[in-house]
Amino acid sequence: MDRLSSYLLPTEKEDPADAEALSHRLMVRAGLIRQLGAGFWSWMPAGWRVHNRVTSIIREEMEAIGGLEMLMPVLMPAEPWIKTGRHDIPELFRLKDRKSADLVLAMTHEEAVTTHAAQLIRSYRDLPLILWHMQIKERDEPRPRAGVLRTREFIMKDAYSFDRDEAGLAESYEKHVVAYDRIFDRCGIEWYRVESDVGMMGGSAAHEYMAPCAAGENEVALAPGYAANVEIATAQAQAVDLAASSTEPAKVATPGLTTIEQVSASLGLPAGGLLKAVPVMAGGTFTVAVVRGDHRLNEIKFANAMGVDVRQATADEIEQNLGPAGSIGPVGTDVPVVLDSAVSAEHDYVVGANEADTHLSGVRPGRDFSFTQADIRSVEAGDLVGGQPITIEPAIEVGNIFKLGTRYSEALGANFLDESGRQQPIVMGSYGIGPARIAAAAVEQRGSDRGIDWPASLAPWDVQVLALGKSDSRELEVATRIAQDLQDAGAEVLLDDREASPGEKFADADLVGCPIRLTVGRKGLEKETVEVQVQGAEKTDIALATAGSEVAAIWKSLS
RNA sequence: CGGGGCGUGGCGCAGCUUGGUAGCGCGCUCGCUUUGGGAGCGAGAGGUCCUCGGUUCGAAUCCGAGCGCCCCGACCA
Repeated sequence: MDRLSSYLLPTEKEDPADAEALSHRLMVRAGLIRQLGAGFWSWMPAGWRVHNRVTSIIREEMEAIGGLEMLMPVLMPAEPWIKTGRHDIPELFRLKDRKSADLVLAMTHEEAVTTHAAQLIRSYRDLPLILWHMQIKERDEPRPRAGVLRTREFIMKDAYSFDRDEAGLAESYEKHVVAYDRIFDRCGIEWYRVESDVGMMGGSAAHEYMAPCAAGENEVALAPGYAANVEIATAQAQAVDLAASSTEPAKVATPGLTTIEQVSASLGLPAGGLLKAVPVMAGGTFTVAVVRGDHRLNEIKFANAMGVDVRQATADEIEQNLGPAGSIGPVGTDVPVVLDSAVSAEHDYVVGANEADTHLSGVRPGRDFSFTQADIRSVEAGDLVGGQPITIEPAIEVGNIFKLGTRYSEALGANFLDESGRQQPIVMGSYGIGPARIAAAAVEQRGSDRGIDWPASLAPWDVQVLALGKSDSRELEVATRIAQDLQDAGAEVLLDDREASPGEKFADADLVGCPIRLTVGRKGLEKETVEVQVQGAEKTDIALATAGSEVAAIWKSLS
């Protein structure tokens, strides 16, 4: 049992001055976390209890799928990072020791675990294997934000699977799907498993676990039976009324009109009747990506579809290859054009003429310019998947699972001998979870201005017992006895035994947000009752004599 | 990296325009009263006004440089 009179729970009446996100404000106000610098956060005692509850759930489920817990260092030699080509990632903290040896602070542990695998795994008989640990990660983030949502140092559960082939990897991957589904369910947060980008470095499949909430940094596209990160989501575009057919393009004067909105308003056309030409450098080649005027280019989908790295072209590169920005287009140029799949080759569009203050109308893809077609746009809310409109929601990434393949095992020489004595690279997967983000997501999803409303499985304590009245009063004596009964029944209990006014105790209890609150006050004691408030339910009075066992029963029914 | 904002007791803020004794609320300490929704009265403690440099008789205030923090965007293996 924890007694508030001798605990450190630094609650605040007011929001921290610079906090915006709900979870940031509430976790500070409830005395759970404190900041040490940009992206550096300490967990105060009550907050650490929450973190520990999350990690306990993760540990149980990782053990349930046969994962072996270990611990690898944060500070490590740079060499394996050089070998895997990740030593130059801007987010990686690099440093030297007193002998000038190159070291790094690990931002994840593929390099470390694969180095061990290379030493220790010899035979197919050693496989499959799942190794994991709960360890600090260091990342030099360009912009830490929103309390513990994006920090430069954080604890991550990262697991790595080792298999002899793709079929084995598929099994290990599926085990993690099962474990992760259970972890996020048990943590009591709302979540989606979404398809996600595998990145330029390969890998055959990846999913992210996303917790929807206002402070989310990612966007997920959702429809019945469909969930994907907007980075890779694909859907059927909404129809648009298109211009009547023409025989050839015609110049249209558009003085001073450079945006899609201006041009479409001026011509009385829907934005979808225009084509937007986005100049990019694709694998070093100047290329024009063309999407409908009401759509946006998705650089990740473009890169995945074309199999090259992509970035926006600079003003100089545009000027050099096409003409003035603001009215660029695909007609009459020999620059390669990638046309989005939502653009019809059967209809006419308005495009920039590569000439100042001029557009072309009646332009038909194929007839008037040649192109490669691919799905390169970001989906929009209302687009269809399986005939159902999608919605787009912000979400926090709380976990991810990734089929790595042999990228790391090949780079670091992690091989095994198969039955025929042939050396093969180990097929790997990696699987991460951010416990701090789970806690923050729970606060985002269930918090209010008044305080946090923890899921029963994550609350810092199961029951908070408020002893109103003075410290030598019968209230405290009774409250202490009930708190002891509850603890004996297995509950984790916080007893507010401070010399403080009732209002202050209620306000702090609201902030901390335990699933059960028990109030022992004079009003109740006169009737030989105490007041119980279960999260989301009305207050009720229960008999003093049986309070301990009754509340214990309620507590058990919650978990 | 681009844009915007902010740095004054533990927390939230005013003061800066127009230079002249550093203030308010909360919190904290002590005493008395009070105890079912952040109590009342009284007495106190606590500040290199982010740092450095400049202007000035005199700088929280004006000027310059730097540092730190927040928000938006870009980025995020």
